[in-house]
Amino acid sequence: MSSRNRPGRPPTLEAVAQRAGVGRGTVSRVVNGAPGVSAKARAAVEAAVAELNYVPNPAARSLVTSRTDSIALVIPESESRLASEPYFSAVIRGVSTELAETDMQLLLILVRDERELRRLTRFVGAHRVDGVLLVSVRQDDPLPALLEELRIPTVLAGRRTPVEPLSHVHADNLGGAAGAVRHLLARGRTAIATITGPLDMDVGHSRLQGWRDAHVERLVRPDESLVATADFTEEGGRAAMRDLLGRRPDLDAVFAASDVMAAGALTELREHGRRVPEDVAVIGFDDSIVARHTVPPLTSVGQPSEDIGRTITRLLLDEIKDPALPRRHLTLPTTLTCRETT
Amino acid sequence: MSSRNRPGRPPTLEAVAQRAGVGRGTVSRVVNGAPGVSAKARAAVEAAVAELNYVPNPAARSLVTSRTDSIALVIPESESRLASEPYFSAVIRGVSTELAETDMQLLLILVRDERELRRLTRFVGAHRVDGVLLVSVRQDDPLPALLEELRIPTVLAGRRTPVEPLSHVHADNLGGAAGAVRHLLARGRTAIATITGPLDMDVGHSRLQGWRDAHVERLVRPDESLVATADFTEEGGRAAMRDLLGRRPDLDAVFAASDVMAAGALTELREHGRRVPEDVAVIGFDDSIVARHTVPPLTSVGQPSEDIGRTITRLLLDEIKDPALPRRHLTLPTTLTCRETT
DNA sequence: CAGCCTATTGGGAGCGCTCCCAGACTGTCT
DNA sequence: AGACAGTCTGGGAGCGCTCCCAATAGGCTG
Repeated sequence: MSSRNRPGRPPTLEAVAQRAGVGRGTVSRVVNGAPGVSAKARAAVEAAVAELNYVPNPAARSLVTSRTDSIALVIPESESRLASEPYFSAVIRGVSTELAETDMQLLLILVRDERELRRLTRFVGAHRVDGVLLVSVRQDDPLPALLEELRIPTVLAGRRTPVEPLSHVHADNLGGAAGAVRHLLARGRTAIATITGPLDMDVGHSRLQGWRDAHVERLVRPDESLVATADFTEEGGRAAMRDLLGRRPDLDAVFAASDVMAAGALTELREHGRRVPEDVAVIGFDDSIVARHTVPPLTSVGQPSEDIGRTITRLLLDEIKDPALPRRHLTLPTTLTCRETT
Repeated sequence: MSSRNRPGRPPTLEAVAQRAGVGRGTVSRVVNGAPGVSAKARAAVEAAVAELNYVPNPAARSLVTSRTDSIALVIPESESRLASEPYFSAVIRGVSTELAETDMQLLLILVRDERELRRLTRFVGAHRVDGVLLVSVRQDDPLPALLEELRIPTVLAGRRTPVEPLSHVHADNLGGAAGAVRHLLARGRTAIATITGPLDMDVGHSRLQGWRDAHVERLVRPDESLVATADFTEEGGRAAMRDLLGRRPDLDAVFAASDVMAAGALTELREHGRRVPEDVAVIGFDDSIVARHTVPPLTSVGQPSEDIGRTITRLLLDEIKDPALPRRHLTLPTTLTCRETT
């Protein structure tokens, strides 16, 4: 009578125990794969679970374990980017793939303004996730510090500065950029301009540094009049190109820190009557779908975005399992894909 | 002594009650904005909440209310698409925007294979979400039926067939396609081919139907030799174009059911020496970033993807609030953006 | 001033689970 | 045979919250 099959409500641990003729403890042990259960008891429980179609109530479990079995992927981005950046989609795919191996769930949180930031703070403060993945952080982003303070495991995709203390995974932006510029240099280009991303982001900064390094290797002093800063948008890339063309009409190559900006640059070059690649060679960064569709198709530095997603997830799961783990920093290689703009 | 400030653990309702000198019930009422609390008590509680930095434990709440305050966005897609389709990103943005108004959270679930489907089933069976948003369903998708059986509020973005019983929101695919074809007809094109999406998806089917309807309006019998089916990928679009060109070398226009396929078609046309738009006019669908970057820039039918995301969210929240609500079906308008391929 | 109603309040019960400990039951060793 | 170590087992306690009801405090009426 006490634990009758309650109509309309899912079966509980208790019900399974009763059905299997064992105690709650035993059922719990079986369900959680804990050791110390006889084969007979295990079989009985498994049968009862199957018959009743029992699924543990996560809220009840969470209440006592204070785990949530979910992590958050936080994307702090101004409106525009998630739309255009295949990078985020790829990272999401990677995270999801890795998570599919576990029984953790993924919460997606877009933080676009002050209000959404407060919402996130509350959310994390309420311990609704076991860990946080932070994608695309800026130098002055308040989030990492906040998360550290809340002592919640956090892994970044990308880093704030070259000396990022938090665990993070990032593409070899510096090496990738340097490789692109070397490639241009090797093809005899001499006035190689660069369109950078925002310099308050490490990606922006590092890719510019790669451009510099490749020059320095050749004992050429990088000429800052060949540098224009933009914001990873197409329009920004276009404006930067216009700017560069005005300043340095003699330029014969451009390395853009993203495909989208490169696409903008391409448009501008065309309007100025410069032929690509004859007059000006162009290289982008990301090797995204955009690169394949420009005319001519864009040579681009690819980063292993999906792999970044997978890797940050793995690091985070490790840190959740053992918060005392030392922070880890991984750099993933980039690859240059030559198409027709060089 | 009984409820001392427990070091390292977040404050509980009980602690707040003690601090404010009221009972648990009162604190609960204040925190949940329930009526029937005196101004004085409310103020005392609010002060205590602020002092202790109290945040309710969602697991405990969920255990008793059996609500989770979160919804799932399920994207059943084969590997390739999430990468290339800005559509999904836009929908996600819309959902997120709408959710930001509430204190609901968004779970993102990618279902790419049988295993992930089982995982989702378990997950929904465990009542880990209050509702499900289902994007891009195929006719034979087992998910909608499953969700209906589990009696969990569900809203679809897109529909399975024109007589979809579940609540859903979709773009006016038929009207948009018909509009595109009319536009082509109006410009004097006479042999208008179409590259369709998979015909087991309503989007594929409806856009083809629009192509047919526009012909029928003009009392022209749609000629099926002008129809080629592809799979929304670039390569597929390209192959379909090749096919069409072989079958109907006289074609003078192509309506493709997605920008990505149109991009593939464009490449193929170029390789066959057809000039666009002089020899062959081309229209795509989605009006995505790809459309702006093809050469020449692609005329395309835009769908309000972000708005779709917002709308499905609103419908779902309503249905969660009142599951007895009748199912609703909304069609959102498309817009034709003319660029240089027509 | 008694009597009755309403607005507010406190706190018991219970949501479904894990944790843990005491007890039962084996088998082995002396 | 008795003691002991190990293996399994059941179930009490408690996680932090909401729900609800009985109790209290005012306020109003006659």
